[in-house]
Amino acid sequence: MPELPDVHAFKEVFDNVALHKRVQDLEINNAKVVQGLNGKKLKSHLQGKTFVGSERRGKYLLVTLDSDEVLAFHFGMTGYLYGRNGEPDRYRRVTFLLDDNRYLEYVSKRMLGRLSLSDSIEHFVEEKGLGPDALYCTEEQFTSRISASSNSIKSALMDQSRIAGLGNIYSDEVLYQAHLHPAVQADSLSDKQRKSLFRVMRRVLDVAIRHHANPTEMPDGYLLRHRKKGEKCPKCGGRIQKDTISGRSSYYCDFCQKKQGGKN
DNA sequence: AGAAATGTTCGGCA
DNA sequence: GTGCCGAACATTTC
Repeated sequence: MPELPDVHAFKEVFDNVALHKRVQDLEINNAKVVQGLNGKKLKSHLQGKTFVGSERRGKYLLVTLDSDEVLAFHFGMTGYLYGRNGEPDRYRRVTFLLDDNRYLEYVSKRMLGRLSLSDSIEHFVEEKGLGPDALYCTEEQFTSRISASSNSIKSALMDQSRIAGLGNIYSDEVLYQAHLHPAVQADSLSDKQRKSLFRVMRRVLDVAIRHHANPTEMPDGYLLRHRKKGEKCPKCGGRIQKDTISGRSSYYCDFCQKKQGGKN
């Protein structure tokens, strides 16, 4: 789940439940998700603090405290935020009790997500080596960073130090909508193709955000609704292929996504 | 039972 | 120094 559009949705949960609230108490349900310092220390840093701001950067949600420290949420492959409403989530790892007695749960099923503290957003971004956010970068930033990679376009799109926010699913989606084969070399794209890719990326992210990153609500012409080997391509009726490209499963349509001269 | 899964990090090797 | 690949991480789900 957690790529840029998912994290956008988690930010909305955070803003609704926790922004401008004070942390009354903190329950560490599994200290392994706390990075850099132990659970006790995180607790003492957060107790009594107020969440004064939140912003998304790539796949991270960065929350500013009234102490000016920044709490970074990262969601791994199976994480999300849950404004508790009834039963607690079975896989919650950190639970925030807010001053209005509501609970915000940080959930990470596979334990691959992490919470960490930094002294500023700038330091955090620098430490992680994050590139500009996929939604906020300019066309010039995008094209120059993408064309600087001799790797496949898919791995360039997934490289968080180039552009932050796309993961395996949305990079496949963007390439599908742009009619580009995931294995084409990033530095072999024409100027026209790069510009088109940039526009397609913004449109895909925008549509995903509008549908709360929920695949079942997205248009049928979206690959993520047909992300299965042998499934029918919604655009041409051909079969969806599955290949390993730069270490991850890539789904694409052999017919729509040509290695040479992508249409559009 | 075995494989695959939305992510990041790190060691090793060109 | 750079950049890429595979493995590791931990657990659930198909």
